[in-house]
Amino acid sequence: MKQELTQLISAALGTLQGAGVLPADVEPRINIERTRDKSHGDLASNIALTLAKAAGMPPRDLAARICDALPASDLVRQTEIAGPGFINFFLSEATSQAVVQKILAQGEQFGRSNSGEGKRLQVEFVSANPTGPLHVGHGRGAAVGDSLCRLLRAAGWDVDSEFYYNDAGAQIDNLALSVQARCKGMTPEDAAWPEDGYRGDYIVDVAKSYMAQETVDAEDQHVDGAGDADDLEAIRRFAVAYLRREQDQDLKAFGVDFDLYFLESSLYSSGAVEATVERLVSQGHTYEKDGALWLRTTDFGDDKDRVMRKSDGKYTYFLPDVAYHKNKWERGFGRVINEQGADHHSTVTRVRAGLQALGENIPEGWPDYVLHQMVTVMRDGEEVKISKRAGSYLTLRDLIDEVGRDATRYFLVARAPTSQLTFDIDLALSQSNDNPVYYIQYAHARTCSVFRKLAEEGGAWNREQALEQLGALTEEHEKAILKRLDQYPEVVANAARDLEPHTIATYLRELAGDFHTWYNAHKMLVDDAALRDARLALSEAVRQVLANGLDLLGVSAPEQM
RNA sequence: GCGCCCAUAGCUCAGCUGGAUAGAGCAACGGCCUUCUAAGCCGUCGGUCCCAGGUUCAAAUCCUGGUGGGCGCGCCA
Repeated sequence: MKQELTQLISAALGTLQGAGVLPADVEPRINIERTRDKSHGDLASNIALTLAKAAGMPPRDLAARICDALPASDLVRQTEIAGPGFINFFLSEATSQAVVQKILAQGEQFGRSNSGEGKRLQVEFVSANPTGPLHVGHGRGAAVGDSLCRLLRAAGWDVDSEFYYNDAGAQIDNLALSVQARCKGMTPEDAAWPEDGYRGDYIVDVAKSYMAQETVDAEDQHVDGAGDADDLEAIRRFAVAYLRREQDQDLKAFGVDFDLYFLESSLYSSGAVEATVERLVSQGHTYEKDGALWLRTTDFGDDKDRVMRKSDGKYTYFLPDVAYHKNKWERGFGRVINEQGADHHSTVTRVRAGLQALGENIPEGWPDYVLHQMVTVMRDGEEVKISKRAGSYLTLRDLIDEVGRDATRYFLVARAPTSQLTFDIDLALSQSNDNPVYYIQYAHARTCSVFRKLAEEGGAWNREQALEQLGALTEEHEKAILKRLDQYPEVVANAARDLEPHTIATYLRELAGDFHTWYNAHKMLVDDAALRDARLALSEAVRQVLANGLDLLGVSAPEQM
């Protein structure tokens, strides 16, 4: 629609340039936007405002000249010059109503596009250490990351989702020591308790399971508990598998899965870490100091250099990170999006710097990042501290059990990632029926219930026939819905372009509101067959778009509530 | 001290590449179920868009400088 109007305006401007009203050398950027107020028509352009200076005439006068020069079109019913010089376009009824036909014809495909052109793209998200259960912050990452995947697929990208498992390194050593301490009956109060050990109760569960020689079946790991408190290596393998299994179960309950779980340990066993070190050394960006091996990341915009290999010979997390992203690049992902908590934002510069230091022509801004701000959890009016090493712990699983999967996902994805989020458990619980997700789902269920009612009454509805009757949709509420529906593909495209899934949530809230208003004001199953058919067609179109949008958020669209 | 993010109604937050009287939910108050699900609808109340400059025909939106908050600045991840 915008395209067609752009062409009309472009033609008009051409005419005016030919007539000498506009200088021939201006290259106008035609901007068309949807109006907020229906008295301003359906679409509006500010073109006269932007060109007034070049034309040397007042904006409203120029707007009039443009309107006069617009080619005739049956898309537009009326144009108006308003305010300081906007040109408002009122679309013809048939043009507005055509969206219903389009939605019913395209079904689940409505709103999808091919701007990604089938190119490969990877989204990495959650990537929690297997050192404890997933908490609310991981939940936000999971909700946003999974929605990004769905959104980018809808925009025509060939998306792979990936979870990076840090199953190597110091944190895992710490985990193994903590579990071992529990196996030996120690508590965090004991003097011999490992420094910075994980104190959470779940460590006790792991230890008990290990000592009882239970078997853990995780994604691709099958580990038997050895029951030997002195075998640290066996404890390590068992604990990692155990916690991985827990996380997998939580994510499954959350409706999130991954195409690939990438193990950090595999970078060591495959030799990728060593190869990366050698490459960096040979590129001349490294030096030794204080017994450690450093990478001169300051050459690539970092504010200080980084240690790659510690004086004890072990690598920091930084090096596997570089090796991992090198691996991603080699797998052919021209575009990679890392969804992470903002507390890790310092890795952005570092990883990119490391990749530049490889000298392998990886683009400077690669990979992309979406950083979500912190989630604060409130319970009984007080902040719940989330720390794996402390005792109190609110897991993602707790949240799913308490407020439900759909509500949790919606709540965590409905806000801009850049915005800090307060998750008030009492509110989520006590007012769960006021959660916006139910408002949207209820609208979907209502569209379905109308058709159920129709069937109960022995009525029938023929789609093709109904589409002939769209001219009957003349109520203001119906026009508002038509306009909203028409907006959907653009909302999806913009959300994918800007990596902002929350805008889908906002849109769905508005569409659901339009529908509820209409539903309350007018009966659909009226005696007038033409009107009834038309309203049912509109209702079905709303249902389809709600379902499509909810799917992008990973939230279910129930037919009944 | 340096870097990243944020500041909009009492609370939680939207506000698309700058656009025409700044929006929603919750909270408060008043209405609407013999009619397709009242998890709904309609109405009222409620805002110096943190402050000060600047750019522009036009700034909540862009720029600069402040103020306030979150996060980060490890041979942790």
